[in-house]
Amino acid sequence: MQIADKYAPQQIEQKWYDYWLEHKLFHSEPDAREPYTVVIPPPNVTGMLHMGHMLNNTLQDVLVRRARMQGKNACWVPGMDHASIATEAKVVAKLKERGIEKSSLTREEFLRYAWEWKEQYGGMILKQLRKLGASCDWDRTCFTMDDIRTEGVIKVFCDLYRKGRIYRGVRMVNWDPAAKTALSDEEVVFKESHGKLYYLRYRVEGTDRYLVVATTRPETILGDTALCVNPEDERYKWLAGDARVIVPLVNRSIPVIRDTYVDIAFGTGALKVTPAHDVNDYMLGEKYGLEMIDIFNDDGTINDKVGLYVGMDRFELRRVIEGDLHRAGLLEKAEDYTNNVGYSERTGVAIEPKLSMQWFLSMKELAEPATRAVLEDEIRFVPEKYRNIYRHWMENIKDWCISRQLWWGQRIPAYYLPKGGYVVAETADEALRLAREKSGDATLQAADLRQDEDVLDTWFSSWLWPVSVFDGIRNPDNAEIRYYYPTNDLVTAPDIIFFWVARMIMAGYEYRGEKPFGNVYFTGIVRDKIGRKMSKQLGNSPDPLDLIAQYGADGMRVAMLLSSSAGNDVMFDEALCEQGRNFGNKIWNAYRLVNGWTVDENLPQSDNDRLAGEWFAQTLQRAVAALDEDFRSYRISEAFMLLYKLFWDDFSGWYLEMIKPAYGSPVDSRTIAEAKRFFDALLRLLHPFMPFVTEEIWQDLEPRKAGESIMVARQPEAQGRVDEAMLARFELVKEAITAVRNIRKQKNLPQRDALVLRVVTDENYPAEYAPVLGKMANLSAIEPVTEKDPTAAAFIVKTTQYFIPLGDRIDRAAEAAKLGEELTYYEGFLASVERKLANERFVQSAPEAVVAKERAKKADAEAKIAAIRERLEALK
RNA sequence: GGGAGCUUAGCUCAGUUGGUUCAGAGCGUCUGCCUUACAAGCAGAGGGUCGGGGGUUCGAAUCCCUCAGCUCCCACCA
Repeated sequence: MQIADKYAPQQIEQKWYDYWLEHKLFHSEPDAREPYTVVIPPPNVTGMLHMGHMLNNTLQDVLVRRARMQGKNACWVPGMDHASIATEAKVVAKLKERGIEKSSLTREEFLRYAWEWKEQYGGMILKQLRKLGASCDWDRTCFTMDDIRTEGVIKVFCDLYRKGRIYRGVRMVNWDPAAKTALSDEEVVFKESHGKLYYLRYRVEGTDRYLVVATTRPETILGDTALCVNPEDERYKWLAGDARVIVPLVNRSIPVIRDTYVDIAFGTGALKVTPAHDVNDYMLGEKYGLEMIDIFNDDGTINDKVGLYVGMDRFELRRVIEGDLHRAGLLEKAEDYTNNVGYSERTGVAIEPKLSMQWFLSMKELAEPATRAVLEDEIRFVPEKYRNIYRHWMENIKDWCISRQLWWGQRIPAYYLPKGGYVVAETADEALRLAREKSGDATLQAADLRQDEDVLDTWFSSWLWPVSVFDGIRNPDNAEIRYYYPTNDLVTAPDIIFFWVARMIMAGYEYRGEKPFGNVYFTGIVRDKIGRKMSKQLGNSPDPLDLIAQYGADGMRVAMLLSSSAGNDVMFDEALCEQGRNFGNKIWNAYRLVNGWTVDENLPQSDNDRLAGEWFAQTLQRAVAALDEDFRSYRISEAFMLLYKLFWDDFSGWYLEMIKPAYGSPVDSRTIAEAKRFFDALLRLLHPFMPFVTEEIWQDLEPRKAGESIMVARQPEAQGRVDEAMLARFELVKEAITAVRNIRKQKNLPQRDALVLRVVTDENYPAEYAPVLGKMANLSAIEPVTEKDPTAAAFIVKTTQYFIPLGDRIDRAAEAAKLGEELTYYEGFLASVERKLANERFVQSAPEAVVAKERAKKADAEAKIAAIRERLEALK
């Protein structure tokens, strides 16, 4: 194979993805190796790929590919979430387009359409993930509503019911009038909204006096069943103990109750009580045995309980009733008011607190081991700040409303008996058996039982994900769950910490007696470059597939990796993709360079090339060690940056430039072999981040057998001690080279003209690297001297003085001025060091090593000052 | 109303247990270069009194207090 001249990611990426699939390199089966498991946060089956997925899945793929290359049996399980509300809404909308109303369909008919739709359009997102290079084991693709997962969910429901954790009851729940279902507390988002505070007049029965009540929701007067004032409120002392008032417009007589719950300072100090439509009012209602009048239909319109405004929408009614109240002289005033209103996370409509019969899961006991796991670092959160958030939620956990009034989802396995009561069973047969037992009626038939109409919250299936993807609920002892569980890392966004992460931890302990994952890496949110959230409305959300088409998947991945430390939001800028693509191009061209050299087998290795190799070998070692450390602490962004600089600066900028033969000249076999070894190591290090370009080049680097892949090559490992002294010594050469280049630039000396360099050699002159210095600075000669040359351009590295004779082209005054500045700086520095060393308290209390360091600094500064002085002297 | 976190170069961010050769990186900016691997590049350079103030310490970007600004989480104030 011959590599192309131009780096064109579009031309290589699909090829290698197909190759990996063809050779089943993503597939995992339990074996003797150590497992490394990741379960994907299952995207909604209706979802389309967005930038958040890019970030999330890039990070997962980096972790998975690296683990695989460390010899672990890496298994990344993909899947989809059935996303009950979102999907049902989508299917309903699609049917509507075809002129079909959901209400005209039976449950079975609707579900048939829904599955049809799911098969046809669902899971686009997983196909799109392949473009990113995600190394998921696609053979294991799961769906939260497939047979295995559904059976598991039902089994868990029954189990929790039997344990007494699941109960059914009438409670105040968050009602979504658009989706016409109850929601859990987590699915409600509070937003500040601007409305009005209405002051309503309630006439006190048998008098002409009025009580004025402030409310934001005048339409709920239809459901008022009491008025409440604080017993301490002086303003209402005149009211008789059994006073009653007349609800405006409705003309219902309701009692005035007294409770300290009412805040005297708010509004008028009088509160209208609508027990069926407000959480607090509900509590008052229960306490005082008030009537509860539910005034709304499921869709938020007014029902016929009161006989007024029947069929009108709640917001429409608010407008209408304001006018009616005004006309009736019952609206004292209305003022602008800002308060928090809960909205449905899914449909975006205002939540209606509503009393209804629902199923709940009691959480207290489940939360206990799960809380401990995180606090005791059995499960590690990255970044750590989420531990607090998690703890706070867990310690104040409320029961989970798990029933939804939808069809798309797992139907609640409760069966109602004809004469009341119900049984919970995994199957209809079992339900019948239990029902007969319970009722004592052996003639009961399956058809006599009516299964609960509701389905379970989607999260009631996703919370089992790390267990259920390995069939660990149905078959808790199977070989796969025993091998792959617990999983290792979970990469997810922090906004589902309660929805999902916390609940998975609870389910993990409940059903495996063990944590579901060891580490949770929380990503940030992908924003645009000026910090706005990406949204369809703003149109600031690029299509990831377009970006991949333009910059390549590798470029896209790099964009996600740059400047995205854990928990920090990513300020996405297309320029980052460009930077990623450019880096791919850099790697590509570096390879073309090395690959283009002709080799002379008889040529011995030069000192220069040997030294270059020794230096880079150490540089590489140091990088590998640092990389390991970065991964240990999940600093993935920094890990990548480290490699970026290693490849671009150290390898391409220094090493390749050092060993690069003169144009047309061959390279010796030893050097080329070394260079290719380095290249190979670099590719392996980079592969988890940029899988495609690394595979393309790696395949070309050496002859490969069919099925061979860098994907399963070993990740370079840190070994032995890094020769820091040598690396430090080499820095002196680099500084000298840079200094020469600087002088060239200042004096306008072209790079191609060789220069003579004179050195007053001392212990800081890296004589052993003279060949490197000569080549990189393009020197015709390096001459050791003892005389300072006042007419030469000069520079000092540490304490070593270097000269470049230029005739008399230097500006002595300017040189002297610059040196004078330097001198002042070092003298000041020396003074501060000396002051410190003269301070007895410092010498006594600082650690020995710190004091020694200060002494070394003093010596260095003194030497440097001496060198500068000498140079200044010479200039005169 | 509670709680958590943040504020370091023009931008995005690193700075581990306090030790001035730690004030850093990438990008951007400026100045030279089309030097046959790469202009998607090369070589150089400039840029911050680490949000303000106070304190502890021999020593503070790092610890404490305080003020200001921003972000997030939680919460039933009509």
